[in-house]
Amino acid sequence: MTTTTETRWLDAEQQVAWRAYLLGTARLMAKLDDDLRQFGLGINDYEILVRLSEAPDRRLRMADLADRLHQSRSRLTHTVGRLETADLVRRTSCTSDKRGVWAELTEAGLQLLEQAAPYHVEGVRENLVDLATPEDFAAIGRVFDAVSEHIGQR
Amino acid sequence: MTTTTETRWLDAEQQVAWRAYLLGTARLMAKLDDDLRQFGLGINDYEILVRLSEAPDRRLRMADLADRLHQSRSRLTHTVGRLETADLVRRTSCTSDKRGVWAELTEAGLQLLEQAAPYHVEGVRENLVDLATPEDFAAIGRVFDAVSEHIGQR
DNA sequence: GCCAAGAGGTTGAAATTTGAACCTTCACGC
DNA sequence: GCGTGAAGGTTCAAATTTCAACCTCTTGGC
Repeated sequence: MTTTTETRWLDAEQQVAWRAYLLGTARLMAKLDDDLRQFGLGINDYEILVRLSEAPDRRLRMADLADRLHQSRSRLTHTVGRLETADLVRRTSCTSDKRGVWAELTEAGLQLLEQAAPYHVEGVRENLVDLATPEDFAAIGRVFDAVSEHIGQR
Repeated sequence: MTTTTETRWLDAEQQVAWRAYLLGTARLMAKLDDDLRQFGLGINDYEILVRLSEAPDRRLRMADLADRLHQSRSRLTHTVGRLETADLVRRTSCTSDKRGVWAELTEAGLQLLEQAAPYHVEGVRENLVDLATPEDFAAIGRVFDAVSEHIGQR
């Protein structure tokens, strides 16, 4: 007898649900991304602008932003670099912590966001929220909240 | 009065759920990806191998495979190219349709998959399935099934 | 049969992401 | 004060993904 524990495979239903999640998520993200393209943004750029717009003074430290989006600092540096070139975000060095850098939403960034937001939200509704019962959608919130919690940062 | 329709923003709860989904999915995928790295695979490679392993004769047409994973044909060509270099997959031209190409799981590919699968499934359980009640997990299946259905292929 | 439109795939270059190495600056213990 | 280890960011190169252009072969109409 081996000492390995028997694998707890997913049962048929779980398997189907897991696959549905994978495929559905892939299609959903691709769709939202496509829809945003008309504003010259990807969903990733969009989320960055949203986070900044909600922050005090419309700015956030790079590391903070990276954590909220679960991105590597490196990736964020590159992306913000592009957003800066497009004049949607501005970087300023943090006075209290000389290592730090603030990413701040520009006026142009805010305006573009305000243009794109209604359209994007409509997409989220049409392709996800409105397809679920309120209970089912709440379940998604609960589960992925637990997932985030369980996995923790980085 | 403008003619634009009032935007139906997400309410506070929906907003929270949507964010949880975004962050949770990001963390989950990153985690599963990391865990698979020890086998030299990413979750994307893994899914390809799984699909092939389940297909008759352990092979699938490239276009078919691309659709199931919701990937561009181009991306799949590149990825399969790498898997082929690693001798996990083999490509043969389809006799009935001369345009077509079969991607077929090699013996080595099957063995690697059989090694990785228990570990991967355990990760899916620990970081998702076991964190949800059966009802909540079923809800996820229902919703994303509807999402896939709604968005349709490509 | 012949042709046009389109499906199935690949290619190569450009864009994005990853990963490790590398600065600066902080925080702390001594 | 002085190191030392860690945090915050950036950089460069390698790996991956995207995008458009381009073949080959199939289909369907005439």
